[in-house]
Amino acid sequence: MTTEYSGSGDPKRSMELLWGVPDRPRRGPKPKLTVDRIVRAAIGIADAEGLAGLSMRRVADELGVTAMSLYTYVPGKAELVDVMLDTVHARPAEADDGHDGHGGVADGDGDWRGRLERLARESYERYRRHPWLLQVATSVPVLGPNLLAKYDRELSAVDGLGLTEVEMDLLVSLVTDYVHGAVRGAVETAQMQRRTGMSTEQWWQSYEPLLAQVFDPERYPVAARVGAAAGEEYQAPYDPTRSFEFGLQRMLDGIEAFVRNRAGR
Amino acid sequence: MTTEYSGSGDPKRSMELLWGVPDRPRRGPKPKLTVDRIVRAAIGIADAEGLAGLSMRRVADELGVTAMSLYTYVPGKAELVDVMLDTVHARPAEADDGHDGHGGVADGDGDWRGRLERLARESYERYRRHPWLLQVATSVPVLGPNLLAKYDRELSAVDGLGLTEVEMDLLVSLVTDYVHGAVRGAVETAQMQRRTGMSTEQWWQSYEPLLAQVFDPERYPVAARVGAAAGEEYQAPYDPTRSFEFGLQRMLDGIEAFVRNRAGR
DNA sequence: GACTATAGCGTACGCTGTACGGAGTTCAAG
DNA sequence: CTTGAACTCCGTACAGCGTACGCTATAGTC
Repeated sequence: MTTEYSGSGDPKRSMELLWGVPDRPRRGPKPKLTVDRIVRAAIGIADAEGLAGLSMRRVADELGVTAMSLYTYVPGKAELVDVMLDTVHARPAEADDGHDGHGGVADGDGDWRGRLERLARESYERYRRHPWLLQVATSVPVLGPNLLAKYDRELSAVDGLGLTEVEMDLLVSLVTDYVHGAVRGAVETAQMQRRTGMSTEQWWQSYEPLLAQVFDPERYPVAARVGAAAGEEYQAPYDPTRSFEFGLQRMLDGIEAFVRNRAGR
Repeated sequence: MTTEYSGSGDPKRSMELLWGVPDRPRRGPKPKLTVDRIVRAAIGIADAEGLAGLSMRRVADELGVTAMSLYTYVPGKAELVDVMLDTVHARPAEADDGHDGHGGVADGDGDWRGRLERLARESYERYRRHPWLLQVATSVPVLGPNLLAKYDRELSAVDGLGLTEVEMDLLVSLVTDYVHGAVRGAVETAQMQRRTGMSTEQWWQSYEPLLAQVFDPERYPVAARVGAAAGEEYQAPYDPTRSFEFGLQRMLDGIEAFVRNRAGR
């Protein structure tokens, strides 16, 4: 039951953590841990149990130390979340041989629409893998290396189309904003299943009698009609990815109209 | 520092709370409070201090009772948040004389595009007024009267265009998803100002030396270019509403292409 | 007037993040 | 080789959280 705010820590210390201090002091006993191990353990816990399950004691347990030991490496929980945030935005590509694990498709390949699509899907997948990302309220931008790299990739996708820099930034914001909003539906249904152990249909069926007692079809005519139609249509389990893909195409259509219009001038 | 999940409580009890039980038992001492007063106090606190500042003890203080007294009216904090969620989605219109405070414009007026625009702006404004809405993770849909009414209004805006019910639902999801995503930027900058007491430019200026030490323009070529351009362009304080309006128009353009295409068949 | 359902609250438990101070370990300087 | 400083790790403690439990006072019913 916890939302975390990004960027609540000391900016200087956060930047050192995010970018890695070059030299570590040599005095004293050898550190048992590293910031990286702590961050990975924390991400694992958050992936499995959500942000609510993430506590300093829990992370420490995982690593075989006490909670207070973590404070040697990390100023506090807020900064830890900042680093977690940047870490999950690293691309698998950067760790190995240059292939990017996307079937050999490089960022620059294809037209701008294909590039934006690929980035949107990539982002969507990341949210699905790390649902706690939705709970991290970015009260301040986290300027880590991976997040900056992501921003750069996104801007590159719409570069060279004759747009101004401000327009490029606006388009990128549009895509990332949409993905963030759309992924909520997908994560919501997934979490409902995990939390309640029921499928979407089962859940609706258990709610139906409660809703029927209070729901007045005359007060919500259109909702009643659409709800009924949805109940018949979605015989197969509701697929939130379908909603995401539909909206993505509509949004790209809108962007396409804009780009064509600007190029024509 | 707290995220709340919606729908974590007992469904039956939550529904009773949301829709109001018709008869209250008459035995025992007269209740000092009502659910409504508790919810309003809680909303006030969350508006002013964020979800992090919202605690049962804090709400109780506000109302001159102890924390445990609240549990006579509300099963727990999760259900309280559910009711808060539904409550802020009530329209001012329903409380008074039938005018809706939007300059006499009724929901049905105008074309579908105008209707969707109006609903999107309305939603945007609500998020700005109640930023904690962004922190409430809807792990389960809250089926309160006001949220259902909102859904009905949104569906009505795209009704009668020759779309299937499923398509209508997809379009509505697209708009609400976008608004949710887009409003994050706006709330983010507003909260940064409130939390740090700095304007956006001041904040960036204080961060610049830190960033300059680690930022390699060759590694992030496009981001460097756009960042520089943004720094020059946005002499006036960065206006997130501009980003929202830009994206809204692009999205509506995309929807328009879809609607025209479907109508043509 | 007796009975009983209810409102309100005092206390307590387990959880959270983390401030503080001390113990043990390792390196650099004398 | 000894000493002192720097460093890691941890035990304890505190304030705050949601809320379970049980008691008391109140108000309506019989």
